Order: sequence, then C-alpha cells, then structure tokens
Amino acid sequence: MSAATPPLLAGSSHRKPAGSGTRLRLLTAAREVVEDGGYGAASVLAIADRAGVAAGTLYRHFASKEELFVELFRAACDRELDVMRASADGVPAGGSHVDRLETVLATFASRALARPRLTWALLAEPVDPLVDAERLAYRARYASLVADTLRRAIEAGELPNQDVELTAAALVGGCGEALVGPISPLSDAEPSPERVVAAIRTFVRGAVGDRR
Amino acid sequence: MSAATPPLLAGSSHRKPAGSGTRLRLLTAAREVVEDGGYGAASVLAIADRAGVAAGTLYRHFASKEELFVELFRAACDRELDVMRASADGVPAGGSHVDRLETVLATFASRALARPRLTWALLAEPVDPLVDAERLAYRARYASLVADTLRRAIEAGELPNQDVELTAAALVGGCGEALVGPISPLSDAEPSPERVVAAIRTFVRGAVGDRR
DNA sequence: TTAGCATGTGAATCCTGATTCACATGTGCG
DNA sequence: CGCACATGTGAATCAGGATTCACATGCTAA
Repeated sequence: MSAATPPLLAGSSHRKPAGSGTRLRLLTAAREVVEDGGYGAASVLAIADRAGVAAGTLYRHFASKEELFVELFRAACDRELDVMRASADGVPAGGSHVDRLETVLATFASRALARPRLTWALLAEPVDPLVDAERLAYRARYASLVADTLRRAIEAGELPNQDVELTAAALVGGCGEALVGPISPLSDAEPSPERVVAAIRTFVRGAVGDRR
Repeated sequence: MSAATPPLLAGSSHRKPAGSGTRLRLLTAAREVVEDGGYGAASVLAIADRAGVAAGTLYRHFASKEELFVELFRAACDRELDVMRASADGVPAGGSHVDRLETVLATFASRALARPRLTWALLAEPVDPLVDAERLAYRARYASLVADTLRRAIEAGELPNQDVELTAAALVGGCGEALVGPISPLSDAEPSPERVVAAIRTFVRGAVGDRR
C-alpha cells in the first residue's frame, strides 16, 4: 500500500537513467494516445502498447490508470499556464494591461487550435472523477490568471469596475467554447486559426468593457 | 431487430393510456436520477427502480440505454430553447434587439442556476458518444439562437459588425462557464443568482460591443 | 558468484453494468 | 373459452477493461 512513488530523482542508489525512462515513456504514450483518440481510446492496453511495454508494467509506475491521467493532466495544464503567463510578460514596453489580457487569451486560443484533440481532452472530454476534479481545479487556475490580469487593468483605470471572478470565468469559458466549434472532430468549416484568434481578441476587449 | 418503436399514439388498436405510461415513467425517472446524481448514477437498474419497473422493462421501450438518454436529452434541450425563444419575444414594446439578446442569455443563466445538476448534465457532463453527439448539436442550436438575435441587432445598427457565429458561441460558452463555478458540486461560495445574472448581463452587453 | 532489489511480462481474474431470455400476466377479440 | 399480442420480470449471461500475480530477467553490491 505504500511504494507507488518511484525513484523520481533517487538519493540512495547510483546511476539511474533519471526519473525512470519507462515511467516517462508511459506518460508520453498516454498523451499521444489521448491526443489522437481521446480518453476513450486510452485503455491501459493501448497506452502500454504504445509505450512498448506490457500492461502490467504500468502498475509498476502508477497506482492506477487514473493516477497516470492525473499526472498527465497536471503536466499539460501547467505547461499551458506557464506559456500563457510568459506571453503576458512578453508584452513589455508601453503595452497596457488590457493588451496583456488580450494576449493571454489569444495565446490560449492559438495553442488550443494547434492541438485540438489535446485541448478537447483538457477542457471538456469525459473522464474519470479523479481527473475531472483536477480539471475543475485547473479551470479555476486559468480563470485565476485571467482574473489577476483583469484586476490589474481595472486598478490601472483602463477598464470599468466589474465582477472580476465571474468575468474571468466567462472569458475562459467563452474562448473555450468559441474554440470547440473549430476544434471538435465534427467541425466541417474549419476557419483559419488567424480569423478565430482575431475574433477572440475582439471578443475579449469587448467583454471586459474596453472601448477601443 | 424492428419494433423498438412503441405505440406512440397508436392508430391500430383502441384505448391505450396514450404514449404508454411506462415509457414516460422511465423518461421521467431517468431525468430525476440524472438531476441528482449525474449520468454516472443513472444505471439501467437505478432508472428502472425509480420508475418502479424491472430492468428488462426498459428494453421493451428503448432499444438501448443510450437511446433513452438521447430522447431525454432532446426533450430537455428543446424545452430550454423554447423558453429562451419565448423570453426574447417577451421583450416587446420599445425594447432593442440588444435587450432581447441580453434577455435570452439571462434566461439561460437563471434556469441553469435553478437546476444546476441538470444543466451540468446538459452542458458538460461525461456521456456516451451518442448523447455527446446530441450535445454538440444542441450547443450549436443554442448558439444559433443567440446568433440570430445578434445578427438582427447588428443589422439594426445597434451593434458594430463582427463574426456573429463565433461571438455567439463565445457568449454561450462564456455564460456556461461563468455558471459552472456556482453550479458545480464543489462550489463553496455560491453567490446569489441575482448577482450572477446581473454580471452576466453586463458581460453580454460588453462582449457584443454594446456601449451603453 | 550469489543474494536482493527493481523492473518487466502477460495470461488469468475481477468487476461493473448493459443486455438477453424464458417465463408470467392481462386484456381484447374471434 | 382460448389464442394472440403487449407488456413486465429478474436471474443469467456477456463484454470490455482494469487490476493482479506468479514467474522472468537483469543489474548492483557484498
């Protein structure tokens, strides 16, 4: 009932390829499988196969399939958050806070459009409860990042006062949904990412009450 | 392999309680179970129990569990759409198209807040592929309703020109997401519906570029 | 060399529900 | 009455996957 936590970076033994190659391989395989088949296609067998190991091996590294997913999920979301944050910081010079806000969400959108399946999986696809809980948590974090930026803009007098939390959630959700059309497997139109992102920028500025 | 389609309104035989009471009872039971336990809790057994019949009976009326869900889903969504449409028509007199737009989404929000579980199920909860497909279709319909209203407002010169489809999707998604916080089982805060709806009205007007 | 540990294997096992089916029951009609 | 049809029953069966486990196979250290 203990174990479950593999070497990680070890401290006892000597050379170890670092972080157990197989563990990482499994994580990667899982991401790949999810990316092009969704969670539905991500059976233990499928993942193990892709990673080039036997099903049982997965359980040497993760207590359960769910746990693997949770880890995968966290990694993916953290990466997204980092990139979004970074993009905001990348708006230096005379950029306004509203510019930063717009940039954060445009980044979110661009990346989503670039990896539709994964985004779908992160945002909305059916999953086990454990992962779903994680999802809620991360949505909140996305919204929180947006909320911070929004708050700053308001404090700077760039925007009218408003319910920051709610607007932030609505922005994240709005962008997400606007993306779902283009993203979803059934989408027929498939408009150019540029147009979508442009429209999203407009949407964001309007939604927060920015009068250009 | 045929059958599956029960009496409905009959045409052959004589008196029949109309539409088979049991069928309806099953539909209702299913909705109830979903409303307070989500799809996860809605096993064939649970539904049948609630309806006061045996599991096998369900298959006298529906080809499969999925089919029952699809029907349930359609009924629920259609009802919502009707109410939303009606609410728009309820803005008579000198009301602007933007007023109508705002009303439609406020109605959406109010109703969602009143029946959190069901809304969650309709909007985002994990389901079988068949139902999920239905969900996409209905989301599109919601967005379409919003898009129509939005388009009219633009044509009337009340709003600046914009990507109507995308904005509509973003509005629906934004409202949905803004609602998820208050709605979700984990929500701690639980702000008053009034405040949420008010914030949503503001959000909508801004998002479409309405300068009050 | 050998014990010990980490890791891998994959067939067997378990679990969770959906779905089926052989058996009532009831009602109308010839 | 007795057949035919609609409907209901619920135990048995199936199916799809996750999880386990008894058995390798190294590699490291004494």
